[in-house]
Amino acid sequence: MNFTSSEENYIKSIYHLQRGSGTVNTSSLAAEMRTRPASVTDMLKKLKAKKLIQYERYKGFKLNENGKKMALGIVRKHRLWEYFLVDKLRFEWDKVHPIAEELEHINSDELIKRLELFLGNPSFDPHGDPIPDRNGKIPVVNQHCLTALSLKKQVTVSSVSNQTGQMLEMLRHYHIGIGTKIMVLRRFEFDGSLEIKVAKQDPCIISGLVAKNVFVHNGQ
Amino acid sequence: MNFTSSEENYIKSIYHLQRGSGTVNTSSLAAEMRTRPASVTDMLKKLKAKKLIQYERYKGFKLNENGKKMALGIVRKHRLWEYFLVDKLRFEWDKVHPIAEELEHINSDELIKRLELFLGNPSFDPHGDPIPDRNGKIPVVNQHCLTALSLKKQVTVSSVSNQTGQMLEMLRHYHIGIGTKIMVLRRFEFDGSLEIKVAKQDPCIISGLVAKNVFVHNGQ
DNA sequence: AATTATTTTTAGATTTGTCTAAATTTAATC
DNA sequence: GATTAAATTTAGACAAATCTAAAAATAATT
Repeated sequence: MNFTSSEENYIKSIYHLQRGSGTVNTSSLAAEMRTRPASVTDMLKKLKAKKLIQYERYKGFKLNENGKKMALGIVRKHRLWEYFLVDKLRFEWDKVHPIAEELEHINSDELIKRLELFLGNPSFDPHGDPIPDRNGKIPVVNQHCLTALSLKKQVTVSSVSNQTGQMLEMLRHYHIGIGTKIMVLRRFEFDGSLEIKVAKQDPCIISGLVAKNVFVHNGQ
Repeated sequence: MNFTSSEENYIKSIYHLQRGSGTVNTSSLAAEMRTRPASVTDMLKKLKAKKLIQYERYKGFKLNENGKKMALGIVRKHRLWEYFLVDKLRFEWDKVHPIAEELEHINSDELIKRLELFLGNPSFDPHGDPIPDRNGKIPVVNQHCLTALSLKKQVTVSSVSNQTGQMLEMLRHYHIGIGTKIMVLRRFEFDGSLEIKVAKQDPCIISGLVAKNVFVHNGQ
């Protein structure tokens, strides 16, 4: 079957929202999509008719197997394109999201197959997010959030969520990227901010919100 | 200003049609776009309102300076993507057109700037068509059609028009590509077909229609 | 439990791009 | 030059994706 970019965007957003809560409600999807609840309801009917979601009115909704498969396909394309933009075209990591948002809707299996090969079958995108394989399988990683990390332990940044340009730009400013070695020196309980050491630089302080979006693993 | 993919496709088609005849009429554009004359008329009004074409009802139409500039931008994107698909992703030249048709609508100047640099600033796409530069300037080439060529003169294939997969696939089958050295041995006047020698292969015969779409230059 | 507040859905409208069928204009032919 | 043929445009309709405003269902609060 054939899907519109709009349908694909809805499916992708439902996918990301249900990772947290299992099931999704109309208003949070409307917020995520920057649209109105009424528009969401309209689309939910279409997605149900196309057998992509489980949905009963007033009861919330979630992707079914079809929908999940489709979502993983879109996420896969998005992350492969992001990798291309950073690794081949030398974009900064905080600039690629909106472009990949367009590229992910290009419809050609052969294209993605060849792109993946050309990129050398990467497992993670430039923000450290795992790239699903052809079958929708996602590499698992053992990583922790910066907020829940013991002090003075050297770790390596493995991924950064919340891909709204500004935060990534700020991290770039601090010279924090995927693979950067950091260490939490102190935790300010009153607002959740952290004093951290980044590689060999002088210590700096990042806000609790930023800390919440940075993930790390041990070693290397 | 911002344009839809549909508007861009119309502009591109008008551009290609008016290369021949200077001005374009409704029915030929409808045929090119595989749509109805009435739909074309609807769109012409929009394109006129957006100041992209010169148009008076019943009198034909053509791109104005704005429209030409826009068309060249789209053609530029299309050909750069085709080059990418063939040169980097190793697609066959007869498979890239429909994919580039989608990619050409991705909207990011920075993307195209970086793509061009990444590709090494190519001047011609995989079918030998010239790639307009940032300013819409097109490299000129001195080339002739196979139909108007003296016999037994070695020439080099420089471009192939009519980019509908089938003909390109056929040429690939004959091992004819851009840069291939060929020689016209005999011309069959009754149907315009040609006996040609391709590189070091045995002579073969191509139809008049194919000959009409193959262009060559001397030397090398 | 009744009332209020919130969430969700429906009803009806709008925009974009398309269509068919009919009307109009231009071109061709007798 | 009148008539026929062809091309083009208008009128009115439809599907997709959105919107606002009102109605309906669910949740929260006295």
